Amino acid sequence: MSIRHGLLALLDRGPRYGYQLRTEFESRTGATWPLNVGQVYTTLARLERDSLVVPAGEDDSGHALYAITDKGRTELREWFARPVDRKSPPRDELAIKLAMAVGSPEVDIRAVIQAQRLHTIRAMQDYTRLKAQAIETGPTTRDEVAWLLVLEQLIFSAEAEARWLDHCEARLVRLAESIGQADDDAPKRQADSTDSATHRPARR
Amino acid sequence: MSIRHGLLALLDRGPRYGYQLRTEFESRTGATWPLNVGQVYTTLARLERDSLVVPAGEDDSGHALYAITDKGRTELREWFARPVDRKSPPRDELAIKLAMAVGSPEVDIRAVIQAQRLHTIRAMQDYTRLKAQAIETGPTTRDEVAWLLVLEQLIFSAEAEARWLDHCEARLVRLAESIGQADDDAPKRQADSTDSATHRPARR
DNA sequence: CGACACATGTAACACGTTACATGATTTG
DNA sequence: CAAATCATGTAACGTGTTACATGTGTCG
Repeated sequence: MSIRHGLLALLDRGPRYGYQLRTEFESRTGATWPLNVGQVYTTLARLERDSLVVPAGEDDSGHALYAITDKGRTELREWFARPVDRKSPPRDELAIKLAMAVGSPEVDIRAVIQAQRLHTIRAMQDYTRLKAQAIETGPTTRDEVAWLLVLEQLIFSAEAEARWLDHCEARLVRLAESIGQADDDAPKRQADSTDSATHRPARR
Repeated sequence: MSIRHGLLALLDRGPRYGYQLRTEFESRTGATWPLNVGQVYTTLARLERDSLVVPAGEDDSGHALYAITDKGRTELREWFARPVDRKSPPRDELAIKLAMAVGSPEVDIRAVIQAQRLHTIRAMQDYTRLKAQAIETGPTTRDEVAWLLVLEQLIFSAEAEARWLDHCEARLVRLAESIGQADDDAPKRQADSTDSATHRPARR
């Protein structure tokens, strides 16, 4: 629902045409999240289907304009007012990967962590470099400020991820002996159950 | 691609049937990401379509088993080896929302930040409470360790988000006067261009 | 002239997700 | 017996994403 609302927000500033929306979207978020042009048109079609936007004639240059509707403005206001749900967050692939790795003794989990950490830190450095550039010029336009914030979000996230990975490694080392050798093959995996019994299918 | 690979990882430990997979998936990730049962079956169908799993007869109790194939194992190994891409991260809804809010003067961006922060912090507290419980019992099984790691990932992320929100607020306050009054309506938004000219559609 | 940016779309697919149908088995 | 859990699926929809088709205008 990001593109949808993003486009809606752009249209709230006045009628726009497809190609223009892509351009503005990208200049708001920096080139961080390139937006395929085709997607603008499909998204616009869906927004129109839901009566959040309507075709609004043409530009001086013949561009097909779209305008936000009242319903669209309402939806947009609600979107801004409604916090992004972090209580049922989207499944994070990395978290799932590590959770699965923990449960699979044959996987070298430290290698997984190490590879990810290298990647994450490199990404963080790239973002930091971009941020330095962005600050150097001094963010003056709204677009530049917006991009700076996005960049910083990426940096904060990457940093948190790196720290989490360190934490995982430390925790796994600490717990290595308390697990480790037990429960190595499939059939007997459901033998011991303490509180997670409710999560497990009965064996009959 | 999280569920797909998650199920594959579970199947790597031996043949499983659908319902069982959901149960095991959930006990690995804690109840953090409830998995609709139907989704297991659709995902299994797609995995079978791609020859990553095959039907493997029945259980003693008549459950329809699936087994991972060599191709599936290869795919799984590659998945573990390949870091999750953080250089072209999935569009983060919150980042987009703030980027759009910055560009829309009529939006009360501080209210948006404040609402989000409350939500995020509350989520963080919930997770922290769960973590305390998890640690209290002492994580012994692999499942419990996995869940603990997932929980901590959520906590780390939420914390980073909260800090980023604070940072945004501070930055916006600092930049308030240097922007603020300029560039308030749509038509003239494209007048001043420094480096972001390349991002903007030409006006003709 | 040829390459490239501008500009508008359509078709097709992937994954995630929910709702529904259906029945067996267990348990209070 | 009724409700809940176990168990297997199907149908349908939503968003995100890519590939393709097509044409205009511009610039070196």
